[in-house]
Amino acid sequence: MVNKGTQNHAAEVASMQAACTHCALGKLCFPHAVPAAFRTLFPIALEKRTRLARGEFLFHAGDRQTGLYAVKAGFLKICMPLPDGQSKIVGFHAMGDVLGLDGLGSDTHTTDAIALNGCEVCEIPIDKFEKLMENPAESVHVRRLLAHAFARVEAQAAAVGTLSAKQLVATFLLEMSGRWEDRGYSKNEFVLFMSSKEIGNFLGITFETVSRVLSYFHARKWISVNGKNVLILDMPALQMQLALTKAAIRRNAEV
Amino acid sequence: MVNKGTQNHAAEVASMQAACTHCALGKLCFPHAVPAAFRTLFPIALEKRTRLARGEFLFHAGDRQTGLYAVKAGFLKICMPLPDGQSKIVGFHAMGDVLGLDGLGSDTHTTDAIALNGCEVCEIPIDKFEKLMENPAESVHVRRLLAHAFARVEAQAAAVGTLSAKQLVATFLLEMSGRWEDRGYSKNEFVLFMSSKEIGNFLGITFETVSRVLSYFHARKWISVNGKNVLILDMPALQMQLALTKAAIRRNAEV
DNA sequence: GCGCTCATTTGATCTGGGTCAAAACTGTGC
DNA sequence: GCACAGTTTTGACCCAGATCAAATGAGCGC
Repeated sequence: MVNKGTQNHAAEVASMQAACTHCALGKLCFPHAVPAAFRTLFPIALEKRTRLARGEFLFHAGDRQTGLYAVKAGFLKICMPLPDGQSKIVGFHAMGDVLGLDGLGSDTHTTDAIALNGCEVCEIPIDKFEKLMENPAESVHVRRLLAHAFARVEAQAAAVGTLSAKQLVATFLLEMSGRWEDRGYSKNEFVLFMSSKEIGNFLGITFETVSRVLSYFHARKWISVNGKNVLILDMPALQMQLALTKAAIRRNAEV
Repeated sequence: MVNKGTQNHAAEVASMQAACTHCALGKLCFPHAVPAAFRTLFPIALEKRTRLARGEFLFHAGDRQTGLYAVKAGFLKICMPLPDGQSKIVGFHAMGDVLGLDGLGSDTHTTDAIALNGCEVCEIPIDKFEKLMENPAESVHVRRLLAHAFARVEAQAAAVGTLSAKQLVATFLLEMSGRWEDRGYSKNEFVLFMSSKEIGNFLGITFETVSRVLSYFHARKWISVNGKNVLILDMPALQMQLALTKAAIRRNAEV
């Protein structure tokens, strides 16, 4: 049984490897945690592609997990439902990111994943994924991927509730800049693919405050905003904003 | 080589299983994610015990990861260093919790773990852990553990920066209550093993505000506070506090 | 182009919770 | 017991950012 499965799997990988080699994603697939080796997952993923229109759900919180997803093109937001029926955005994802890890704990998604624009997503069916995980080398990579996601969210949790509005927006811009850079684009000029409301929701501030802070940065010529296009003119100035922690925490930190 | 390793491992497990069977932790070990099966890790862990005094570090952010840890007794806080040299508490841990998962992504801890009182911790050396992970059944459990930790922190991140001070403190009390209940103690009467400063730091508010909110709850007879001893008198009233999300997010949610 | 809807900007005001200060309480060592 | 250091509570005041409102602009169907 294992033999048969493994052989089939090997054949699949072999037959699809080529497709991924030519994929525009190239080495961008899962770039953060696992540069190359993890890409063996990808041929499996290619087997099932999904296209989503703006506003469509890739999965809902509470859905049984049917797979893991890799973003091929477009942008998605991840939303956590709150007790009162509203929801909070806990992350944005773009090309090369892996989605659906939250479901691995309980086989059920704890968040919604919603397309911000037309996007294309590769799915790794969960049974294929689990079979792949029988290979220790692969499972190490997924473990790393999870641990990275964990560390990233932990850092995000530390930032929100610690930083002032200016610092939050500056952090956000720098984070976006870094992501574009990772993907081989300019770190100084990029498009914010989400609305001010969504940024505010994500950062825990109102969209008016987001707008005000952007205007403030603009007035100082640290950035230039034109619609959703952002041009970073003075990266160091933005980084400087992060130097001082909100006093509330500073005072509590003397523990 | 693998055979020898596996045999040794099997022998170790067998010889130490008894010790864990009689351990006071019993089925509390890793209770949330993986009730029983994960406990095979524990015999390994028993091999190395560490005792920490109040204020001692179990590990520092930046340390190379040498193992995973299970809390046997006592309480620890997990702190994330911030750019300005201060640090933010991102979690509290007690008996039965697993620590050090943050290091699995990059082999380096991203947080400090500091004892809040005298505590005892079992260590699973990383090489033993990795050997154990060659067993797919075990690696599934660790994957679940990680995914749970991820989902928990994601939920925490959503709460901070979304809720008002009263809601944050109410959430915190309910969370603590739930934890004690999980461990077989009363959910209505427990000891807060951390200071107000630490609670404030964790929730992103000042310790004065923590104190004021506790007084507010006390005045309404929802809780009774006596030093660090908390008695919950009206659980539903506290839960009611969570019904309405902070307006800032409510307004941004209409996306 | 025009009209519509929705997003963004900017201004004016309000308030939760941060800040500063002082008093009361707690624990610990001697 | 008393002295001392740390923690918690309470009060008075202030400010960053929320709220409310109104104007402007951008995108899109027709």
